Amino acid sequence: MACPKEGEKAKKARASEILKALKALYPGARTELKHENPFQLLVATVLSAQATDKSVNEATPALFARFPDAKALAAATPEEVEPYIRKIGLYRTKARNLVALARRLLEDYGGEVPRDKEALMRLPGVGWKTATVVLGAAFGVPGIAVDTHVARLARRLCLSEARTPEKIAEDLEALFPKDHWVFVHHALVLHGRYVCTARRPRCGACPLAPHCPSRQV
DNA sequence: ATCCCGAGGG
DNA sequence: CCCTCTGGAT
Repeated sequence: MACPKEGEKAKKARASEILKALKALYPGARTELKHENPFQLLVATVLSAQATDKSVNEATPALFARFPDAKALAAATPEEVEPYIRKIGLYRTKARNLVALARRLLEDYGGEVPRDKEALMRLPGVGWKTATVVLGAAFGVPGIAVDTHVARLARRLCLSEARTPEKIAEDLEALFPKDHWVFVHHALVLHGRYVCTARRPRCGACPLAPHCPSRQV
C-alpha cells in the first residue's frame, strides 16, 4: 500500500507520538547498549538467523562454555558443535557456518572481531543486519539494525518507504533522537513479534493504530 | 526468487 | 498440519 502524502514536519510529529506510545507499551524494552563480548555476540547474532531468539538464548550458555572464543571454535569440527545448537533448528548448516566463521576470524583478524562494518560484512554468514548489531552492542557504535520486524513496521507505519535495510535505517535514524535508537529498535521488534505480526496484524489491539496509516479496521 | 532443512507454536 | 522464526548467500 502506498503511504499518504505527508510533510516532513508532520511525519516527525507522528514519529514522536509513536515513540511515546511505544514507551508506554514496552516500559521494559532496552534503552542502552549492552557492551557484550564481541565474539559471543557475533556468534549469537549469526545463530539468530531463521531462529527464535528464545532458542538462541537457551543454547548459548553451554555453547560458550565449551567454545568461549574464536580459537576454540575454529579448532572444532561442525559435528562437535551440532549438539550445542540442535534446538535452534537448521543446526547442520549453522554448525558448518559457525566453524567457518571462527576460522576466518582466526586467520584474518587474529581471533578478534573487527570493529569495521565492511570487514564484518566480509565474514561468512555476516550481512548488514548482523554487522550493525555487533557494532552496536559490542562496540557501542549507534545504529538501528533493521531486521524483518523493524522493516515491516517502519513501512506499515509509513516511517520509511525504502526497501533496503540500509535505507530504512537511515530514515528511522532521521526520525528519532539518537538516544532513543536502542529503545526504538527493541520496541519495534517486540511489537512486530506480538502485535504487528507479518501475517495478521492485531490492529484492534494496537495502541499505535491512531498513528498508523496502514491500520486495518 | 529460492534455498537452508529443523524445532516449536497456533 | 501448516507456518513462522530478529538473515545471508546464491
